Amino acid sequence: MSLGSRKQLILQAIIEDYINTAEPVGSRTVSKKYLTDVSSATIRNEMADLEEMGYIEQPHTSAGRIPSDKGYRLYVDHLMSQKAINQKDNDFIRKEFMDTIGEIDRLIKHASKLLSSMTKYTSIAMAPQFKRTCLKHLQIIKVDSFNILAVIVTDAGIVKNSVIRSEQDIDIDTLDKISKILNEKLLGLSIEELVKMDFSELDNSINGYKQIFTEILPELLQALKYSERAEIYYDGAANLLELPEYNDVQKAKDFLNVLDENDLLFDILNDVSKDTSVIIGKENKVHQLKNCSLITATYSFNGKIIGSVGVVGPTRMKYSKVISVVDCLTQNLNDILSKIIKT
Amino acid sequence: MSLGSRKQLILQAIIEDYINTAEPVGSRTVSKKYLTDVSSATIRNEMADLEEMGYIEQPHTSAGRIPSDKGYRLYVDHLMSQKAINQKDNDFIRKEFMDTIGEIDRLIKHASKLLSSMTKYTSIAMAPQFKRTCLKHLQIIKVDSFNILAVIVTDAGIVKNSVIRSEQDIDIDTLDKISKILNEKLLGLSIEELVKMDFSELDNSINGYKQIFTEILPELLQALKYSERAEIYYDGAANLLELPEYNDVQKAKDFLNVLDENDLLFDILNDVSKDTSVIIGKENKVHQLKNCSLITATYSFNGKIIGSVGVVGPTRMKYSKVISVVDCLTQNLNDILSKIIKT
DNA sequence: TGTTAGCACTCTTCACTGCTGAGTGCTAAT
DNA sequence: ATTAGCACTCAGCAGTGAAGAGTGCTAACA
Repeated sequence: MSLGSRKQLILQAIIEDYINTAEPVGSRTVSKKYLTDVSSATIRNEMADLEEMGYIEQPHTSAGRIPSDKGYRLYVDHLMSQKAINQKDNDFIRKEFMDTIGEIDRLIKHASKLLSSMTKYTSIAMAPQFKRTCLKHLQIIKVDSFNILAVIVTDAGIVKNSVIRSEQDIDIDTLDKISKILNEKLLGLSIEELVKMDFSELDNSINGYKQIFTEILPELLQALKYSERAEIYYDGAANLLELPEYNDVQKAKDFLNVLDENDLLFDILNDVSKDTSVIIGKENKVHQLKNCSLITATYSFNGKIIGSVGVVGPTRMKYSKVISVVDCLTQNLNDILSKIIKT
Repeated sequence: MSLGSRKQLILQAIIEDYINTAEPVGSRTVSKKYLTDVSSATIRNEMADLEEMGYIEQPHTSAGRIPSDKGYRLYVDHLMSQKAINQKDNDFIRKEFMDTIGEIDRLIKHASKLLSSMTKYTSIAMAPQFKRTCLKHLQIIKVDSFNILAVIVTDAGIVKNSVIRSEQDIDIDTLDKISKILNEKLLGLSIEELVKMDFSELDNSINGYKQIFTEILPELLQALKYSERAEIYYDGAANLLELPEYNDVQKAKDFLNVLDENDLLFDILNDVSKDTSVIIGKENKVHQLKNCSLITATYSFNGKIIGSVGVVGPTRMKYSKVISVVDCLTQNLNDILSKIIKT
C-alpha cells in the first residue's frame, strides 16, 4: 500500500516538525509552514487517513498528531533526506581521532564521548571483542622470583596482560622456550577457540616443562576468560534530561537504570550485525527502551566485525543527523584501526 | 560554645528523622517519637534556639525544621553513633573481592559497583595512579617486523603496554639487551620521575643502540604520559533519582553533568588526603555539589596513597552507614593489594 | 470529485479561589 | 523551667471557569 505523494509530504512535515518541537502538530501548522497551497481543512482530511493507516496518532481529542513508530519507520526508510555527512563534522571526527593515540579501549571511549557530544543524545560503545580477534604474539615474562607476566597481543592490536604467581622460581630461558612453543602452536587461533582448546595434545612438545605448564596454563586461560567480555562505555547521560520527554522523572530513572546495567548494554551492542541499523521504539528487544530509538553501527578489523557503537534517544530523534554521524565515525574508526595495526 | 545535652538530643533527633523521611521535622514529632518526656512546647523553644545558632533551618513559616550544613557537621563530628561495620557487610565485601581476579582496574570498577549497591547512592572511584607507583620491570618485546611492544610493570601490580611501530626490523637479542639496560637504569623510579627524566645521561650505556633508542624512547615516554591520568569510574547514577531531592529534574541534570565530567571527578578524588573524609554541602570546593555530601577514602600500597573512592549523595545522607561501608571497603582493598602484589 | 470555509465540540492548560492541616511563636498558668 | 492553649502563617490541594488549540463534520464551491 503506497501513500499518495501528498500524504507523504504531510507525514514528512508532521514528523520533521515534531522532531524539532516535541509538540503535537496540528493541521493548521502543516498548512501554514509546509504545504502553503493547501488549506488546513484538506490537511485535516488527509491526516485522518494517515491516522487510520497507523502512521500518526492523536494524544487526545483536541491535540495535533504525533508520529507513531510505524510513521518513523516509513520516514527513515523512504521519506528522510539521506543527508551526506557534513564536511565539517567529518573533519572534526577525523581530527579528534588523530589526536587520540594509545590503547584501543581509550580510542573507543573517546569515540563514545564524540558521539554523545555531536548528537546531543546518549551514546554507548563496546570496545573490541577480544575473543573475536586472533593471537598474534604471546610472551611470558619474568617480573620477579614469584611473579610472571603473560602478555597477549592479538591481530586487532589489543594487548592483554595477566600476572601469574608462581610457587617456583622459573628462569628466564625456560620462560622464553615456553613462549616459543606456545607461540608456534597457538598463533593465528582466535581467542574464542583458544579458550575452548584441549591442551593435552601439547604434551609431546613440552617435555621437561610439564610441571611449569600445569601451573601456568590454567591461570592463563582463566585470565583470558575474564577478558572475554568487552568493556562497555556510555556517555552523555545528562543529554537525555535536556529533552522534554524526560521531564518525567520516572522515565529518566528507567533510562538510567538501563545504562547502569552493563549486561543489557552488552546484549544490545552484541546483537548488531548490519553495518548501520536503526531500531525504532517497540522494535527494540529490550522492553525498557520501547520508547527509545537506537542507532547502531559496527566497526571491523580485517573484515571481521569486532565491536559496535550506538546512539540512544527518544523515538523523536534527529535520525538523519545521527545516522550520518554514526556512519562517519565508524568509517573513521575502521580506517584508523586498519592503519594503526597494519603488519 | 557547647550545646546543652538536651539541645544535642533534639538536634540529633531532627537530623535522624530528616535523614529517614526527607520531610521537615516538627516539634510535635520530636516530642512524640524521640523525647517523650518533654512537651512539644519545650521542644519548640529549644528549636528556636538551635535555629538561632544556625544548626537548623525553616523552609517556611509553617513547616518543621531541617538540618543546616553546620548541623550535619556537628552531627558527624560529635553526635553520630560511630557504628562499627556490620559483620555481614564486611563478609560480603570480602567475599565479593575474593571472587574478583584479574586486572587491578577491574577490581576498582567492581569496588565502585559494590559501593553504590551497598549504599544506594552514587559512587565514584579512581583507579590507581600509575604515576605514583614505581617501575618494577620493563620489557620490550618484538611482535612482528614492524611492531614492538613495551610492557611496564610497576610495584602496585599495574601493567601498561605500549605498541610502538618501528621502521627498522630490530632483532630480538637487541631488544633484550635494551630491555636490560633500561631496567638497570630505571628500576625503582616512580613513573612521575621517569617521565620528567633527562635521558641524555644514558648515552654511555647505549653504545651501538643509539639509533634504536632515539626511535623508541620518545614513543615510550609519550605512552607513559598518556597513561598518567588514572581511569575514573562511577556507578549507581540511577540511585540518585530514587531520592525525593532529585525529583526536581534540574537538580538531577546538574548532578549528571558532574558525573559526565571526568576532569571534575578526578579533581575531587585527587584532592583527598586523609584516610576518610566527609565533606558536607557548601564545604565542597566543586560548586555544582554544594547541595551534596561526599564521603571519600583512600587506598594505599606500600604506605603510599595510590587512589581513592567515594560516595556522593544529598546532604541528607546516612553518614554513619556510608562511612562504615567506605572504610570497610578501602580496608579490604588495601589488604588485597598488599597480598596480591607481594614480591 | 476534490477542496475549502465555517462552526460546534472536545479537551488541555492555566490562573484563581477557598479550605485544610501542619507547625509555629507567644502568653499565661503551673 | 515547663507546659497548655490559642491565634497566626503558609503550603498544598481540589474545584472552577475562561482561553486556546485542534478536531470532525457539513455545506458550498470549482
